[in-house]
Amino acid sequence: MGNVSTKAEDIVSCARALIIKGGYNSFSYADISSVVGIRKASIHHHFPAKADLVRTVVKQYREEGEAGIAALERNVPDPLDQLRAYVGYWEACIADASHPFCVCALLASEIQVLPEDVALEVRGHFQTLSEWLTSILERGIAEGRFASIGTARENAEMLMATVHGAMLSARAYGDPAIFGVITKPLLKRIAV
Amino acid sequence: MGNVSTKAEDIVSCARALIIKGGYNSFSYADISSVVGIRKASIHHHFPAKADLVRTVVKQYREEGEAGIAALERNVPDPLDQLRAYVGYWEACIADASHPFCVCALLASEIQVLPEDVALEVRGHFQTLSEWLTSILERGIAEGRFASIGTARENAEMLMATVHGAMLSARAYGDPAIFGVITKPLLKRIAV
DNA sequence: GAAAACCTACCAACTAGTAGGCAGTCCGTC
DNA sequence: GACGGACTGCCTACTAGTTGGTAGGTTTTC
Repeated sequence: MGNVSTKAEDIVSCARALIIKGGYNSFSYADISSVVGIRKASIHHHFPAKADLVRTVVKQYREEGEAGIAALERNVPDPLDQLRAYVGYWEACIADASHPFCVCALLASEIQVLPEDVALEVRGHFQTLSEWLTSILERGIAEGRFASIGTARENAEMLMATVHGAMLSARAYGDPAIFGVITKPLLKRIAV
Repeated sequence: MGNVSTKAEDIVSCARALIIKGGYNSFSYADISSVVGIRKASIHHHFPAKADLVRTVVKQYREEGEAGIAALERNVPDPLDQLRAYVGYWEACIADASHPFCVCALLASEIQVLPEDVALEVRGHFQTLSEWLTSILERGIAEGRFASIGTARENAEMLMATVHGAMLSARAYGDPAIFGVITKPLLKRIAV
């Protein structure tokens, strides 16, 4: 069939969910074992060390993210609509609690205690995302659709930081709605 | 003397540093033991369970924060200067790496795997901080010093989220300067 | 002399990780 | 078409080290 997930895929997606819940040090192979229905040692067969597993999770997460960006670039011509799509994606994820935090944002907070190769992937995600947002803002400014206070790069970093901070606030308050409260005015300020 | 720190104080400040480094699950009593120069069991004498220790860390952190807020309310009359002092405080902490992340912001990201009483303290910090920022913005708007796009509360939540996100970006990039890059334009937008 | 602070010596449970075996599958050779 | 090796996925059983936490004794301090 091809749509039946393999154990390795199950392990990765379970690990992703556990990372989103509480970060690198909050879960163990035993946790995955009981959820996926596989022995601990079998997880080691697929991912010899925990760092291997988490690196795989982050790599896959980045690939999916970049595929999402590419799709937006293809299907959504307007830069403001692209930003709305990006923010709206997270708003939906937080609202339905399916995936209520960015894997890399969570791992970034723990970056000082992460295996080095995982940390590099996390940093890479921040760079990729910031570059994409910068390119949107540059285009929006060039087209006269966005306010041009400050450089595109500065605004992109601010936008990304605010979205991450809004995720954090939603989590701290235990209230998904706060994400929208923070991000809606944000987009309004960017558009002319 | 009174200025010689007690072991209990040492334990709390060591735990605080370790939490800032990587969160609740990234450190153990053994880590504190080796840094402070006390046996593991003696830490349990002062703080029977890890949750007690971390709750103490967060409570103390909040008290210090509220003392800082009170001092600003006393000594800094201008609302924009108060915001500058708040943001500037964190900029300095991040630049000299002495204290490069908000304890409660870090714990908030792990809130789903935190003991409940610790989680409540963390949430309390977000509320306190948000209320203070809201009051500053209300005053600034009333005095005609701040732009009044959106409510004070919305802007306060956005400001807090952006500061937290900026901490995260500084950490992810491994570059303290990014905090200033993000927060400087932020304050400029708030002032008329 | 009592209380607080600190110690040694434990514990059970859990951590990531390893060794080695077994069933099924793919694939080339006879 | 049968056979055998190589490989894959998963297993049981184990390891050494770490986790948070406890029991009970000794030292220090007021």
